[in-house]
Parts: sequence; structure tokens; C-alpha cells
Amino acid sequence: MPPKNPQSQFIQSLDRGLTILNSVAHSKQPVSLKEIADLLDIDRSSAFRLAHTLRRRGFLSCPPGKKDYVLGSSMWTLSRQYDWSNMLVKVAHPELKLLATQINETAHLAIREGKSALFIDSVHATHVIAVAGQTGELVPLYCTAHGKALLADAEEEDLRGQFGSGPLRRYTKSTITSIKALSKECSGIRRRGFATDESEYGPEMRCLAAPIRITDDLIVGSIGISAPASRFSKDMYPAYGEKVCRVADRIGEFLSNTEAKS
Amino acid sequence: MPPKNPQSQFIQSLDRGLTILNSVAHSKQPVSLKEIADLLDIDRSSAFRLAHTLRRRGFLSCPPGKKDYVLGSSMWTLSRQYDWSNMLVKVAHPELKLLATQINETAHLAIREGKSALFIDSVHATHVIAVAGQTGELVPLYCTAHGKALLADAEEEDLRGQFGSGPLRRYTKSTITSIKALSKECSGIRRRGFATDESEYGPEMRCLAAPIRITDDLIVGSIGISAPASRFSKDMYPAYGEKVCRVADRIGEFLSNTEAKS
DNA sequence: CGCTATGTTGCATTTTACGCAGCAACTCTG
DNA sequence: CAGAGTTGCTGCGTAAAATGCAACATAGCG
Repeated sequence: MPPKNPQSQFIQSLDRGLTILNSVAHSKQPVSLKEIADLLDIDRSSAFRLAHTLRRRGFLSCPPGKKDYVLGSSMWTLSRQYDWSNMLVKVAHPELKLLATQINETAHLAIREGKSALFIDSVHATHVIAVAGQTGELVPLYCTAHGKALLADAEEEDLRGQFGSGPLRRYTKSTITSIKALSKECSGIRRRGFATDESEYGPEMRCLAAPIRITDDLIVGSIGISAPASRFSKDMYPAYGEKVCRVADRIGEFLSNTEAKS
Repeated sequence: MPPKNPQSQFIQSLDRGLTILNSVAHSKQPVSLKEIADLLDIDRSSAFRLAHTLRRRGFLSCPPGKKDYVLGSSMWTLSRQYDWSNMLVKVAHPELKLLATQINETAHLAIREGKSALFIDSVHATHVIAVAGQTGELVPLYCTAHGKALLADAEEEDLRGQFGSGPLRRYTKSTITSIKALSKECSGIRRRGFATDESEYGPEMRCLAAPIRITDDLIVGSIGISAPASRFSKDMYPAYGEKVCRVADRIGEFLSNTEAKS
């Protein structure tokens, strides 16, 4: 039976503290105490005590001399020490398996690492193989389906900041070498929901991948399928694309919350 | 005057919530409700309400089906959306400048990015240059002073996991090519406090760098100086090393808290 | 040098979070 | 399979803890 009074399970002050963390993290400028108080619609003194607690615990920090708040070292520590990729693998592996068997081609899971995409899990068509195939391999971001899926939300200026303004290295005839073209490709991926690789990195290989998004649309990984071009024609893009997108969305939902429904 | 009652500025439930976040983040396994209750020495019901609040806000999450807690997507979002390197640059730049003028050689600031070290700021000997020199450059981790400083806390098995078991690529005669030697080098860096580069990557260049550590000893960046070997002999290591270490420590302290002293 | 805006502390009030008790689901264990 | 022991979850009365207010402190500004 559902709880009669669901509100009683809410700790107000903790909730408020988390709201503060969120707003500080999303703000590009340091946040003043007044802004916090206004945001939560509480007295300045209460805001002060909440912020003070967060600071003492290292979750917030004040730039030397200033009295504004920025994220503190604890957030740094927490996010780094935690093995996100392991969690992603755990949640995604069953879905990866499902995808591979449904389509009967190799399915991959990738995350971003620096300026590359890193394959962290894969399931082959005929049999399940945990540590084999391309798992562990690093590939460029701008000329692979997984890489481009991971870049999907980047705007032209972001791309320029990350790859510089010069032309990109060409691997094959179809490699995208200009930032402008890459940016256009990204907007196409956002629209369609999935990215493809027309032998832009390695020859005679087709790949289709979709970004895995969590709350706030942040892209945390990509999932997709690869096959020799001979077995994987362009006609299959719509059908496979929809399948892959659906799987990616489901993984994202699992990661985002899991209100623990069955 | 110091507050008469410093405890009154402390919000208990928020503090407890943060403690939960910390313990979940540091634990390798998912954490059960009972463990949380025991840790904080509070009733299970209170622990439940705290954890429940954290979960509804996305800071914790339950693996599908299970009732244990792991870090949630909000932590993911927060840590990624925040521009850490920008913050590091802001805090470290004055110190970098000081270091460069004191020693009168180029000083660099670097962070880890994937399997490389990325230079994010530099100050040249004679003049301050914000966006020039090696800023933006990626260099290998295992054969540069900055890279090795960033790796300092890694144990042999970590290194093996990150670089594979094969030999490392050789750039010069003095490049370290075995994981075992690299591990030994790391323990030396931990002992001394700083790393050096004996022309292991590029020729005729010496470099000395120290890791920047925040709370829990997590390494978040490195700071160091570079010079042609002709001007920078081995004799200078102790003196320069101590200087660089002191600067690195101060930056770490600034980042870790800033109890806002002057 | 006032004046306002913001940060910080003490204190009285009452909201809020706590522990207790009890139920439900699940796991051992014989 | 029964019964005992864990653990997760909810309702409720109470006490403690968080809140808002007022006052003080400090910084920025004209």
C-alpha cells in the first residue's frame, strides 16, 4: 500500500542542501549567499547555515578571499573515486546482450575518455564474451559512430575548443575533417537520435550508435552495433537505429533513477 | 571574535546526508540501509528517510531490483558539468606566476586527461603569457615529469590496468618502458614529493613537477618547471623540488578548503 | 563619511526530524 | 515448512533541531 503521508519521508534541510549543491554546480559564476537564500525562499541566516555545513564538509568552497561559493573538493573526490564505468557496465550489460542477440551482430558499450572513445564492454553475435573483441580499445571521437554519439550535444565552438581549429586527421576517404562538417553531423545525430560510421575510421565497417543520457540530458556513454558493410547496408539504419535508441534510453532511465520498479 | 556557539551553525541532518554520500562513494560495494544506520549510529527509520531524500534527488540510486544504494546520476551530472580545470587555473595561476619569477624558468600546470597529461596553463620566465607555449598540449603520462606526478599514487596493478601489460613506447634512450620500473619510479615520487623528467620524452629538456593533492590525497593536477638541460642541472633538484612541492601543497590547501584565511 | 547590501551570530519559537513501535517481506536454519 | 531473526518501511508523539527575527559586523559605493 502506498504511504499515507509521503511527505513525512522527506528531510527538508537535506533536500535544501542538495538544491544548493545543484544550483552551484549548474551556475557558471560563483554563487553568493543571497542568491541561495532567494532561490530557496528562506532567510539569509538559514541559507548561511546550510552553506556553512556544506563548506565544512568540503562540498562547497570559497575562492580565496571571496565570500562566494563554488563546488568544493569533496565533490571532486567523490566523482573521481567512484567507478562510474563499472556501474554503467553492470546496468547496461543485460541490454547489450539483448541487443546483440536481437540483431545478431556485435554490440558495444563506450564512454568518453579524453579525446577518445573507450570501449568498455561488448557482446558478440553468437556468444557472450566479456573481455574480448574491441573492449579496452581507444578510437577517435570524430570519426566513429560511438565517438560521434558521445559528441552529439557539442556545439561548433565546443568542438573547436576541443579539437583546435585546424583540420582533423584523415583516416579514410569518408573521414570528416572539418569542424564545421562535424558540427553539422552532430546536429543531425541530435535530430535522428543515433550516429553512424560510414567507414570513416576503418574500412569496410559500418557502425551505428546512440548516446546514453541521464538526467539533464548529460551524455555518459554510448551503445551501438557494428558489422561488416557487406552484411549491414544503409537500408537497415532506420530499423536498427530505433532499436538502439530505445535500448540507450532504457539504460539512461535505469541510471537516472530507478524508482525501483520491478 | 569567534562565534560563542559554533555548533549552532551546523545542520545535523544535512551533515548526516553528506556523510552518507561520502561513505557510499568510498565503498566498493553497494551500501545497505543497515550499514548507513550503523555508521551514523541512528535508527533505521532515520537512515531510511535520509537515504530516501538523497535518492529522490538523484544523489543516490538503487540498482534495479536491489535495495542497496549506489551513487546516483546527480553526482555524475554535477561532477561533469562543472569546469574543474577552470577553477584549478584560477587558484593556481598566481602561484604559477610566483614560481616562474622566483626560479626564472617556465612553469606549467597540468591535469590528467585520459591516458595523457594536458597542460592547462603556463607562465614563461620573462613575461606572463596566458595562452601560449605548451598550453593545450597533450603529453604521455609515463615519460614526463607532469605525467608521472599525476600517476604518483598508482600501484603496479593500477598501472598495468591502465597501460596494459606490454612494453611502453620508447621515445628516447632514457624512456621508462616497463611497468615495473614505472611503479618503482612512482614510489620514489611519493617519497621525494616530486617527479623529474630526464629527457625521457623530448631530448635536451629537464622538467620537475609535483602532484597537487586535495583532501583524501587525491591527485587533481600537477605543477612544475621546465628548462633546457644546459641551464637546469641535476644539482638543482633538491632546491627546486622543495620550492615546487611547497607551491603544490599550498594550491592543494586552497582547493581543499579555504577556511577563508586572508 | 554615511548608506545600503550582504555576511554572520544570538536567541526564542515551533516546525521538523528523531526514535520507538509495529508491520511486511525476505532469509536462515533446523 | 515452520518459526525465529533480519532488514526495509511507515505512523505517531515528543524532544530536539532548524528556522526566522533582530542585531551586529563588514564591505562596497556614491
